[in-house]
Amino acid sequence: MQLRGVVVGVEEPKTVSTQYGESDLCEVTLRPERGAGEPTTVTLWGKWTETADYLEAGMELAVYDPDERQYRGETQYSVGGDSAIVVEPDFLVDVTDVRAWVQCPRMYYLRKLDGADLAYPLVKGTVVHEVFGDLLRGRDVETAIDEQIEQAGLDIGLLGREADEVAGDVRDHAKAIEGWLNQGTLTDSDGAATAADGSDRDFSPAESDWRSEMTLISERFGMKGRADAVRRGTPVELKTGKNTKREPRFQDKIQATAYALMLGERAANSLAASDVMASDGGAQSPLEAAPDTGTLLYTKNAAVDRNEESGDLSPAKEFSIGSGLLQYVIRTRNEIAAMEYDTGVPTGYEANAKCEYCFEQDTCMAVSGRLDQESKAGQVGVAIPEDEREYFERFYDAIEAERRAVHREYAKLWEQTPEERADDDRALVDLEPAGRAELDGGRWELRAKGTGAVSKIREGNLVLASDGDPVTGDAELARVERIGEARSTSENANGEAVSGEEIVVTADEPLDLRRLDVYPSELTTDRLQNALHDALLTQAPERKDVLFGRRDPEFSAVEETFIDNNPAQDEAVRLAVGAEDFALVHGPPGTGKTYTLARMLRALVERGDRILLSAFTNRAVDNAIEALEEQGFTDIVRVGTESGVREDMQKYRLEQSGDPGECAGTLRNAQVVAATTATCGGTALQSQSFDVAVVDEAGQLTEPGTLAATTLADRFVLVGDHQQLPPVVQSEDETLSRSLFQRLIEASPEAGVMLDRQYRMAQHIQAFASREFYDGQLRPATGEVAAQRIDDLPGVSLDALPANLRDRVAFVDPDGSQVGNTNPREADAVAEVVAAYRGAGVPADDIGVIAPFRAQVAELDRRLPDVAVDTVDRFQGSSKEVIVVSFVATGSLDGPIFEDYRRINVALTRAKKSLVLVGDEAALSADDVYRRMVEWAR
DNA sequence: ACTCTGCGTAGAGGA
Repeated sequence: MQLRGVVVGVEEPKTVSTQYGESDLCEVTLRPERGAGEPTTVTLWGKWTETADYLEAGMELAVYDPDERQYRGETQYSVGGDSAIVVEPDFLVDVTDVRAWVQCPRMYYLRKLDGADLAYPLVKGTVVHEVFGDLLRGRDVETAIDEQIEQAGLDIGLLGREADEVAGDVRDHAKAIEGWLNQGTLTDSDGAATAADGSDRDFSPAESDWRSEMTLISERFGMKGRADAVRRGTPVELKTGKNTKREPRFQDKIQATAYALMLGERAANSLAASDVMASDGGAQSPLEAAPDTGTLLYTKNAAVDRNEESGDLSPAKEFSIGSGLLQYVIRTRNEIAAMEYDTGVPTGYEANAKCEYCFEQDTCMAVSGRLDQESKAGQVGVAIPEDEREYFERFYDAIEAERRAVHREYAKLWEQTPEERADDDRALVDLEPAGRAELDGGRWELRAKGTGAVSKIREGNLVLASDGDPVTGDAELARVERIGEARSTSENANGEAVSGEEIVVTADEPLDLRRLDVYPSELTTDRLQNALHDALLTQAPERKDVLFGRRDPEFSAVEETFIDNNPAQDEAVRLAVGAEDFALVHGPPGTGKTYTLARMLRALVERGDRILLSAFTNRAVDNAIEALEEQGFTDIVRVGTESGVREDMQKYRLEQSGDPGECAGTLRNAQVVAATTATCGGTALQSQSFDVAVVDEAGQLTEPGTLAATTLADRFVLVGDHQQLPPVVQSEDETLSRSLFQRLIEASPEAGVMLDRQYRMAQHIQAFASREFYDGQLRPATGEVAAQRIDDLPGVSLDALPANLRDRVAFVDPDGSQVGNTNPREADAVAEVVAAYRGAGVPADDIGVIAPFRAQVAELDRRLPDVAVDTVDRFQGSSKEVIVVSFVATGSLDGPIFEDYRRINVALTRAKKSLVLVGDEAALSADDVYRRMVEWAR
């Protein structure tokens, strides 16, 4: 039984006498979510009354298993015993955040601001955890240690440590783990075979039901996290610190209890799903189904000197998990969710933390000093200016709003009804398992046959792979290796030929692949908070002056000529080279922006500068490297994941595993380091500093995203075009959707230069964009560029084209009709246009098809398997000789996708020689800009 | 109402 609704009122808690003695109660009024109308009263008893301290009208509340009672014809609910309430259940709290909060609420806040530090205990702890996982998988301890240290090579090297030294440290911990595991095996009653033959053989995980690194996501409690290990349904947490007390640390117990709570939910769900339990009639609540013990394994205990330490030195400490502890975890989780509801800032007074013993005391005081926040530890230092504080708060709130949007994505994981699935493009469901294979290194390749449904899941994405139910079933994080047409030779596990869409993923554990879900990650939001913190709280005031308009950016004169035949490009390089603070290069489509960037980078390198080259996407970073390569410069280190970096750029990629000294040395000695802005916010690059940061496609970046790169350098150059697509963000307001590039170019036009000659489009094709978006300033670089025509291509004959497609720009109205986000008839017409160009001798490779919606892209893709078909957004950055645009909309132009005119600019400026617009004239004419576009094209 | 890329996923410890 569960209730869910919005809080409309919270009464003052009071104490009443009951048959059991004095008791606290608090009444909460809820407006039920689904229509039911009449508000419901819920009475909270005992400790649940604490909720009244932070519960507010407007918050969403879920009530599980309340006691029901009829009173004067009205149903009343009360919460106590095994019932529970969850505040803002859509907000998913991390288990480690619950852990931090019970230490001190301020620690929870500080973790969000400044999370990318590199520290030896953390790196060592990570290695020990990985070794623990390997031991559970039955691997040899020495092999595991060597391999995991190699994996952490870069981090270890950046910390200035040697592999041998770390191996020594890790070995002590590993032995403790091994000893404990073996002891467990020998004493287990069901490990009789081991005990009976009396042999002292090593731990074998197959003999007991262990599971390592279990990802848990709880819909019911609004929590997520990953347990180190689960042994017979009970949580086991590994801690590489020391604890000589008899009891585990409180926050460690809380962490393990949070996993226990989510394991209880899973157990209750699977019991409810099984027929056995249903016939018994008595379903168990998650609190009842939760394991009643947890284990903390303090591995450092085994390594301490027994002569110097007193106390309990056994590494493993068991504790019992009762309903009180489980409910405490829920209440703590609720406090966090409630604070996030109105993006408050914790002061530390909420808890009984003793600041003088806190490791974060200095950071805590510094942050509260810089931001003039109230905190229990007090303030130190001088506050940043008020306008910076306002900026900080505005962006902090905007980033947290993005985080909530990520959380809403999780809700899709538990949508199970067919109707919900039907319009859910975040999942691929009803897959048919088609085999599995173990790969080197213990990972698995899983295959399935897809239904061909449209989804946002793409190759290279991180997804949740499951047996059909990502929340309660068997689920593993996986990487999508392939989604596409099966090769005719492929077979499934039974040797049967597989036809249709073939799906291949890799994961740590095998499972029957029946469903893939997008795995929402908060990583970007974490990195943005980090960048915001570093830029505002740790940068020197002088560096921030130009960002906050307290000073104009300065330039020193540069006389040198860098580019002979293009004054604007040459000016851009001189501006960048002479910039004391920053320079802005505005590069409309086809203006040689990337070429200029590469030339600029070389000029800076020649002056001895160390450079960070960055952009939002891997594609943009690799394109920039390609331009450098074309100019003969290859002294580059590319930092990024293997799956993110383009195949031909892998040779520049920094190997993060290997000898620590070598890994760190390669990065430290690199003159040019290239990485996405997200990677710039990570630990590896946080350890580096640069003279200049050069950021490409800066119009696509949020302000904090840009700052992630620029804060690492003394000066910066932003290259981009704010008339093309802005950053993709969930929130509607301008805070994040406006780029720093745009703000600065408007505030300091003198610091920018616009590249005005384009080398891509024929005169007629560029005319509309030039007029609408670039004040008529954009023009063809040469007469040849202006006059190019489709029959310039070898073997192409203009006469072979239908009359209406012979002009450089054409408009076709196929009289189709929009169905959802597709227009099948329009797709047919697009296919006919493409066929006409093919028939006239244009190679398929020279043709691109663009549509605003992904659904229409799929529709077109089916008809045009040989041609590049994609969304406007994904086509940005590339071009084709012939571009056909499908507008889809009929009747009217309603929809957010059509509101941003910059999307038209991108779509129309991809074409070099021929551009064909296919759409409904009536719909397009309803809007002034689109109407002018049709008039121009016709 | 749409568009969608990132990131070793989250958590790793100090006393």
